[in-house]
Amino acid sequence: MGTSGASRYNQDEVSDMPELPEVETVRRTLNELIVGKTIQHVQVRLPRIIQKPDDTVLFEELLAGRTFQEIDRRGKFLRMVLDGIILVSHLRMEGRYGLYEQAEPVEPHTHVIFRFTDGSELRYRDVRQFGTMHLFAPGEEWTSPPLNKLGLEPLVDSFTLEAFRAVLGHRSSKMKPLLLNQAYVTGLGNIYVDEALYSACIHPERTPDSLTKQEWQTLHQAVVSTLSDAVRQGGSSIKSYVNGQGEMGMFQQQLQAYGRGGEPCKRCGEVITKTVLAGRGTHYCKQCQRMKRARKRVPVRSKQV
DNA sequence: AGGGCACCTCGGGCGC
DNA sequence: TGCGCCCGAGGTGCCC
Repeated sequence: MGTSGASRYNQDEVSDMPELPEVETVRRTLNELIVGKTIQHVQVRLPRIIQKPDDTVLFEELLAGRTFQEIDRRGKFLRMVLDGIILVSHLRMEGRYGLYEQAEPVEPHTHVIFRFTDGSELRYRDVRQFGTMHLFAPGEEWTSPPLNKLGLEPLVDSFTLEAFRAVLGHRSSKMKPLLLNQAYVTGLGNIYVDEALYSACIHPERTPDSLTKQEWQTLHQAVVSTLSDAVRQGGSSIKSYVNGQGEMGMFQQQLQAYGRGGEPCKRCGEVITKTVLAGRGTHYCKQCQRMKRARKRVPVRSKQV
């Protein structure tokens, strides 16, 4: 990977493969870049990005004249607080924000432009067009989709081992799809689920009833430490992730499992397995992350491997 | 309930 | 060697 993949990027451009750490990095950057700026005019160039209100002209009108006060985050969603209105934004796969001068040429895949009264512009670009924006009256955002469906926020004090087990422990799915489900724990995506399971030495196809108390504790800690380490490093950079200061996210250099299929496990040297699980590329070490059946009672004969 | 697909585009890899 | 096609990448919503 290294620098070879980062073909071309704006110095003030934010995001790539956004999971919680990347969104958190974007949040911090936007807090520095746009808080205090007043919107003069909004231009929606791709209506499908705007999920609420239905009328994109109304979206533009509702934001004109407002000032960004604070950028917050819930899971992978940015919650942008303006005076009298809330903008909820999800970057999905490749959404990114960048601050530009009005005179700068509009780059391809620019779908929403927020022009400020000081002549600068916040531009939303999204090659895949998967990202979403919702507008809410203050307070309404918490009781409406998409924020009202989100589960535990993993990097806050209330994300305890007990809360983690309470929300997942009784379920029958495999651990990977459970951890990807934003209704239970929010913020983990494909990269950090693989990393957390690797860190905790838990096979992605294990089910909750097979985890020991010790494994729950290890996994809980792995989720927290994997995400917080990545936040500390400014997120991962699979392609060209750049934060507002123009620095590459550095966490990708620390990925132990994701994207390492066929390469040796850094713990034991076994070749990292790459499979598809729940429709997602899944990376694990079959030596460190053994499949175990549910704890019932182990038949005497099954000494097995 | 859980799996599979649609959404969307680009780039890489492979075949001719 | 070059061009063109196909598929994989993944967060989420929806359908079966």
